[in-house]
Amino acid sequence: MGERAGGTKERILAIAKQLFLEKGYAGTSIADISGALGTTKAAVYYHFAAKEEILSALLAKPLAEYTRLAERAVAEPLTAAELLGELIDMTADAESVLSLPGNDPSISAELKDMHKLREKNDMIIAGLAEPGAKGTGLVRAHAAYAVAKQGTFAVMMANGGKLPKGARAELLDAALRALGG
Amino acid sequence: MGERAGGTKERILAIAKQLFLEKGYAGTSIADISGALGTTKAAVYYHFAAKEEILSALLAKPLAEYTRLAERAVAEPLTAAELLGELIDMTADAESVLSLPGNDPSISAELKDMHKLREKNDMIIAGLAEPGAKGTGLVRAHAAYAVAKQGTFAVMMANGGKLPKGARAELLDAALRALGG
DNA sequence: GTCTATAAGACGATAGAC
DNA sequence: GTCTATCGTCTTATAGAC
Repeated sequence: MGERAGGTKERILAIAKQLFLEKGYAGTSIADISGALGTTKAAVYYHFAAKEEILSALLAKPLAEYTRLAERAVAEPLTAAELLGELIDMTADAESVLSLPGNDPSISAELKDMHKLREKNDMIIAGLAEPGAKGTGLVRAHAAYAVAKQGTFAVMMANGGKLPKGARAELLDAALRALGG
Repeated sequence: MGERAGGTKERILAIAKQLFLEKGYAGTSIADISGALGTTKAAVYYHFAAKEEILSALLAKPLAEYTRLAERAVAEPLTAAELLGELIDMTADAESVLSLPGNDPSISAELKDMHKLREKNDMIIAGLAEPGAKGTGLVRAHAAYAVAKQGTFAVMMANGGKLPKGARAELLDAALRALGG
C-alpha cells in the first residue's frame, strides 16, 4: 500500500510524457528523465533500449485508437457528432497523449511514416465534411476538428489538466456549430 | 537582378523558420541551418551570436503584434469578429511565425517569461468571452480561438502553405459560430 | 563575410561491477 | 535492477586565417 505506485518502467513513461509535453521530445534528454526519476541514465536504458522506444511506447495505444477511428470514419457512416465526440474523448484521456504528435514538430519528424498520421488526419477530415465537399468546403471540417482537438487541449490546460464538468458537451456543441452553418 | 534575393542574414532567418516548423527548434541544429544555407556553421555565427538569437529575431515582430492585440482586447471593446479576424490574419501571414510558439514545446520552454505569452493568451480568451463569463463559459472562447489559430494553420498546411480564396471568410464564420450559439 | 580548426560540453548509448 | 565509468558523436560556440 504505502508504495510509490507501479514499476519503474511505468514511472519512466509517466515522467517522459510530462517532460515531452513541457519541453518537447528533442528538447528532453535521457538525463532529464533519469534526473526526475531519481536515478541514472543507465537505469533508464535498462528498461528501454533507446530514447525513441520511450516515445513509441507512449504513442502506441493512442495512435492505434486514432487509426481505428480514422478507418471507421471512412468505412461506416459515422455521424459528425460521433466522430467529434470520440476526438474530444481521446484528447481528454489523461492516459493518452494524442496531443503530442500534433504539438511537437520534433515528434512528427521522428516517426513520419511510422503510422502515416497525416493520412489518418485526412481521413477524419473527409469523414467530417459533407460527401463530395472540396476546396473551401473542407474548411469547416478543419474548423470543427480544431475545436475538438486544440480547443479541448486548451480548455484542459486552463483547468489544471482536466476537463471541467459540462465542458465536453460545450466543446462538442461548439465543434458542431463550427461544422454546420 | 540575377541575385539570390537579400542578405545572408535574411536567408538564415527564412531557412531557420522553415526548419523550426519542420523539425522544431530543439530538433534543428546550427549545422542543419548552415547546410541548407550552403555555408559553414561559423558563417551563421557571424550573423547571430547564438542560436537563441535566431529564434528571437524570428519571433520579435509576431510576438509584438500579438501583444498589441491582447492589449487592445482588454482596453478597447473589440468585437469578437475583429479579434478573430486579426488572429486569422496573423496566423496566415507568411512573414509571421505566430504558430511557432504554440506548436513547439521546445520554444515555449525557451522563452517562457520572455514575452509572457500565456498571459496574452488569457487576455485574448477573456476578450472573446462574454463579460463575466467564467468556468465552462470560457469554453466557447477557447473553441473560437482554436478555429482561428489551429484551424487556419491546418487549412494552410492542407493547401501548400497558403490560404485559399474564401477560406478566411469561412474560418471567421466558423469561429463566430463556435463562439456564439 | 566566410573559411578551417578546435574547444568544451551535452547527448545517446554501452560495458561491466554489484 | 541499478550503479560507475566510459565511448563516440553531435552540439553550441569561439579563435584566428584569408
